[in-house]
Amino acid sequence: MSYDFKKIEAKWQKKWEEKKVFQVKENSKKKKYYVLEMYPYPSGYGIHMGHAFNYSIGDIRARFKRMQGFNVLYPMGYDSFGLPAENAAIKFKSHPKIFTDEAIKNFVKQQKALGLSYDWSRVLWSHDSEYYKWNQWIFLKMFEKGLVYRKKALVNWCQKCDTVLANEQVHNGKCWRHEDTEVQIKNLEQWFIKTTEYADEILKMVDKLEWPERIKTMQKNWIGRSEGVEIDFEVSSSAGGTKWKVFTTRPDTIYGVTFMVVSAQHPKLMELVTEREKRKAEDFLKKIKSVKQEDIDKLDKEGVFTGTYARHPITGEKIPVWAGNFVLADYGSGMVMAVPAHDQRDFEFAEKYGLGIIPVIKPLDVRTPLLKGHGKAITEPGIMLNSRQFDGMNSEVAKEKITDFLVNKRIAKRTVQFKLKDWLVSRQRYWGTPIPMIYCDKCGILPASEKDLPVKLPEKVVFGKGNPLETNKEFLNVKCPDCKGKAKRETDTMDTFFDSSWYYLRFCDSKNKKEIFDRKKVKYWMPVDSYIGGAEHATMHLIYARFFTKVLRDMKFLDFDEPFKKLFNQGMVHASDGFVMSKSRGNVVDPSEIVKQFGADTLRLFLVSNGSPDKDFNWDSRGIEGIHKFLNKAHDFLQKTKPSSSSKKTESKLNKSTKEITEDIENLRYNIAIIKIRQLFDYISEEGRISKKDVQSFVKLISPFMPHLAEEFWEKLGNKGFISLEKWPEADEKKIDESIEKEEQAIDKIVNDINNVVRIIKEKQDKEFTKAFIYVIPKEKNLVSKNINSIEKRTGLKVQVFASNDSKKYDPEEKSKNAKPGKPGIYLE
RNA sequence: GCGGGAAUGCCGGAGCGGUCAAACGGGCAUGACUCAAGAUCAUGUGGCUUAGUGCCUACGGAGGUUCGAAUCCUCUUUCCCGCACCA
Repeated sequence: MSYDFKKIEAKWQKKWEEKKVFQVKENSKKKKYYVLEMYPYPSGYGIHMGHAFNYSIGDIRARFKRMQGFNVLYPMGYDSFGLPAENAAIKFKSHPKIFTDEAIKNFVKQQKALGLSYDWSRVLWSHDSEYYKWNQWIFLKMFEKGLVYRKKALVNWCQKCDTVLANEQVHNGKCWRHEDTEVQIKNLEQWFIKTTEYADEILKMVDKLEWPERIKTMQKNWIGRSEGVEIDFEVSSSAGGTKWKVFTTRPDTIYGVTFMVVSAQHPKLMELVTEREKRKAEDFLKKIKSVKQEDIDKLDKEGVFTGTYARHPITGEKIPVWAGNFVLADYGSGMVMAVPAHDQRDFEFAEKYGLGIIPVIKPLDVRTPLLKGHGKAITEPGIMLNSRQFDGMNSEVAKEKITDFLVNKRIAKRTVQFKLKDWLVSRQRYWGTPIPMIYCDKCGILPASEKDLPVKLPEKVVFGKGNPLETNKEFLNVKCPDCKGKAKRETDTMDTFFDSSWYYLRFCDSKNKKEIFDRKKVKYWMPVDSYIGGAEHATMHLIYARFFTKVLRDMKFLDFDEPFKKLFNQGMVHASDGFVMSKSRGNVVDPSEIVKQFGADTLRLFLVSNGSPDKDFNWDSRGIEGIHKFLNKAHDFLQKTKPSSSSKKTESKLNKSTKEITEDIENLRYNIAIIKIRQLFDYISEEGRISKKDVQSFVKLISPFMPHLAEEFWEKLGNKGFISLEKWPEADEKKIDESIEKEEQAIDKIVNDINNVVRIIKEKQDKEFTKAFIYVIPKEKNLVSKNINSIEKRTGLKVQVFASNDSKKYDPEEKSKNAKPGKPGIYLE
């Protein structure tokens, strides 16, 4: 029989809500603590197990910190703009707003049923014009600062999303939301945000963050800083001579340049192609474009001669310019200087097309052949050759010398390149924040004026081909803010990552209608002390949010550098078959169903007791039953227990456990904390006798994990108020008595020994015993005698204890001779 | 290819220099209770051996450091996850 969790959980959820138990204010003497989970996209399917896991981890932390005396901000909101709602609306001929509002309602209901201790008064959703108004406001501020710009560029386009994508949203050449859809490269005019302006700082500060190492590494790789030199190459093209700034990290190999390669996707490629080579070049481009992205990776280096030549900046030699499929158009200038002797890619290309190879570095290891028959480029440092005045130098030294030489001749400059690109934020979709810009034929592109914010997303639009916003003329046509003439609004909306880049700030003051937030409130709450979410946001949300923080700081709205002090990535919850839970596999376990079946306390406890919360685990229906049994036992015991007094041993154990459990929870080792709670419970329920103070401490220890049951016990114990607001028990180190543990271990050993002998004799000789005689060294007699009852209970034998030197002892087989310190002699009959 | 992480008993999962044949849970086995099943409780659960002992084999594999290693180092295998021609 289960305890009545339905009644208990509903009761306390109602009380928490009615008494506004978890609402917080800034005017508190307590120290603040900000716990945050990455706000969810409110999917129409409701919360899934991963959400439940995420929120359980966060709620336990919030409750723990609250009881430890912190003023805890623990809010919830919804990342409610985005494509799925729009697509669903189109499919069902409805409206995204209807879908989204429904989904949020459902989410809130399910989250409340989990007993999460959010301050619901601060709830926000990004499709609220009171929220996205500030998106627009930030956009305008960034525009003012020159951090927002519009340009024509090669951009990623997903056919299924029917919009452009940010660089971060392209994975392996495919759309992050459509694994089967190749991203197309288009040359379009789009809105960008200058994230690169902060690339250096974002990179440098990574090391200071208390984040998982792998996330930090991912960010570093994503930003991808590399130091090098930009060298001017004169290129004669059909349009005349032009200069190309070519980036290299290996200026030491400059004398080894035998050709140049421009990206096959470069917009200016055709300008370089001469009339004679045009046909070949066009054939080549056609071929390249017909190859799928995934095959390009496996493809050989391929290229075609453009017909033009560059001049070597030092020797003045003619260097052929090729177009190649292995050069990125949007890194550096899209053209590289090729040094086949010392770069593997260039080497392969040169071999294929019979281009010259000039070695300019002799490897230090004399066994390495210079080039012939080596079959690959030599990339390690060595001694310079074929490099005029630099010959004989160590190549690492020559790198500097050659750079100086080029810089002095004013044909090169030291630069830093980043892999990180400016953030493409415009989207050709409806369900997002309208970009507050206006196009006037006379005045050009202008920002909407701040007082006109929010530029509201009109509800009346026609979904179909193209951007739905273009179908609402009232929205589309505006007066130019400058000349008051006819103008048109921007119909692109913002990438939803814009919304999630600053929502954690709004939580500090989510109802503010006058400004984005009260700076004092933000100063009080921020930064987030504990940010909990999945690892999938390593290079998207987590970079954008850090960027926003730095931008707002430089605009003097914030006075800190980093938004998230600590980051915790929870593991993934897989189905019991080990696969990801998915509708198509039919292995989904719905958290709300589990709550109905076993209660929220059971689900929460189960989710965090499986293993370390940062590790993946498989759903296990037997496991949840086991946890449920434990809760039943705890419930039964605490129902009938009548507080009396605690033994020294109980006090020692309780305080020791309190100390350890506190540390374990602090360090997010919830699984270990739960094991210790269970051991403590086993002890207490066996011992039976416990003081009111101690049983209360125990209930407090379990309360972050199973808050409903804990409240119920708290009330049963005659307390008014909420355990959720009680003070976390502090371990009294003076009461921890290690000798009690030792004594216990000694008795355990004796009991084990006796049981072992009984078992062996029973097997071998089929003899049964009723009595046990224990012979201890005189010093230990007291200790063992004290525990006779326990030994009798656990062995089922009548026990007598003698000192080994006792002359009157009963010892027919002289087993007392076996008595040693810690190992008494035993005789059974 | 580069980078990050992991490999422990029948299973999940702790431990991260000695107190380790390894916490805790699950499973399984035996016993108690029951007409019976379930639930519950007790005990056991690497091998051999023994009146409670001792020995051997074990923490992916191979070496090494150490008086001593699941724990530290090197190499290696397998798996997971990121990035992927970044010049």
